Amino acid sequence: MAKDRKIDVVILGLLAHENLTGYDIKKQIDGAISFFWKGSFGSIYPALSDMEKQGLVKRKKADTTGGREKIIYQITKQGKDTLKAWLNDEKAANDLKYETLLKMYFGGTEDRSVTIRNIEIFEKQVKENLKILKLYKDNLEKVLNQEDHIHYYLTVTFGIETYEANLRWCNKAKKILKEK
Amino acid sequence: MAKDRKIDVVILGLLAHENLTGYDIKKQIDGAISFFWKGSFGSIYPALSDMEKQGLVKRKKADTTGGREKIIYQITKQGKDTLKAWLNDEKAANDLKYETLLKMYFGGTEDRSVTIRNIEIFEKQVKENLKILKLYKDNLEKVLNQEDHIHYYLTVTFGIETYEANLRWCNKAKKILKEK
DNA sequence: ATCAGCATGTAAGGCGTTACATGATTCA
DNA sequence: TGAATCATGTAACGCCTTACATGCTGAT
Repeated sequence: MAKDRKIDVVILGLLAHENLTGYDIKKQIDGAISFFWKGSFGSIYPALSDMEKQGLVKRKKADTTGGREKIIYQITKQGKDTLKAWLNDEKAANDLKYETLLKMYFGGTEDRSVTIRNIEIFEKQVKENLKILKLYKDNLEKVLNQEDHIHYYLTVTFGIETYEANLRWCNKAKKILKEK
Repeated sequence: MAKDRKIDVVILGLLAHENLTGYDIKKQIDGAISFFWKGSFGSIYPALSDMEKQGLVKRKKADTTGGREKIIYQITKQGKDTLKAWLNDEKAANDLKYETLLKMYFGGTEDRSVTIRNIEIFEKQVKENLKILKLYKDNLEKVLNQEDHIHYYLTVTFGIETYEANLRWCNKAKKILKEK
């Protein structure tokens, strides 16, 4: 696995659950995962190639019936070991990059209405995300009997609790800025 | 300003408050800002060079008294306009990249103790960050008379509320994983 | 004397995005 | 017929980090 390329473990994690094509992987990443990790075709396909060379994944079958090639990938024993090692590694980079907070921090040079407007834009984004996450949560609650689903559920509740805290902050911040 | 290089507005934002050297800028970024944005010397110095060519910042004085050169930068009128335009721009990329959540999501293949351990590692990180942010908060509360400080204060409270929500989630998640 | 901190900068290289190229299938 | 979706891949390019190079100052 490439030294710092985390897309590899995302792919491995997904393939540990089921066999997938590169296209499928992209769709999954664009689902619940997108709230805390992103990935584009331009990173997924090259990663799959590399990982195949390294023996972490293999082509299950090139399904060519009826047209465009379709490569279904499967995780190998070595791939499972790599995933296991990563899950057991204490290091975990948790990075927040919030341009809204940057605008908050540097907002003192502008009129307060500008900062309030930026909070409102953020609030709208958060509310939309929250709505989607709550749908995921509702669906997952029905299938908590599977071990995988409990883990998905916990991830989703993390997002919900965080976003709800963000909304509470939005209200407080707007109030402070409108006072005084 | 470079199309997608946000370090430029960070520098501009800091210089709008006071004149600084590249070294000072790095120190400031490593302070309260580091919770939601990062920056290294390898990005700061080249950015300062570019921005000087573009007329966004200028050298106030090359202070060479007593040894090593020391370049103090000052924001220009054009730099202030650029900062203003960015603050008034609706677009704001808010990205979360939490490896801990990735490990949570894909933890279903391992024993639950592994996931619990990962939550505990995360919890420790969050508690440390929270401690630092609370110190910032206490100091800022004494100087809320300045407009800039109100903005710093709001940024810091965002971090505190978010981290506190994270801690509550840690407890719930551990409980769920230890049950059943 | 030596080490930490101050101070600026470059070089190599990795990671990732966007845009492009290609083409089939399905549905309106 | 044309648009959307399925499906794989490459190319260009930008951003950023890490490591390195250099050298002064002040404290122990």
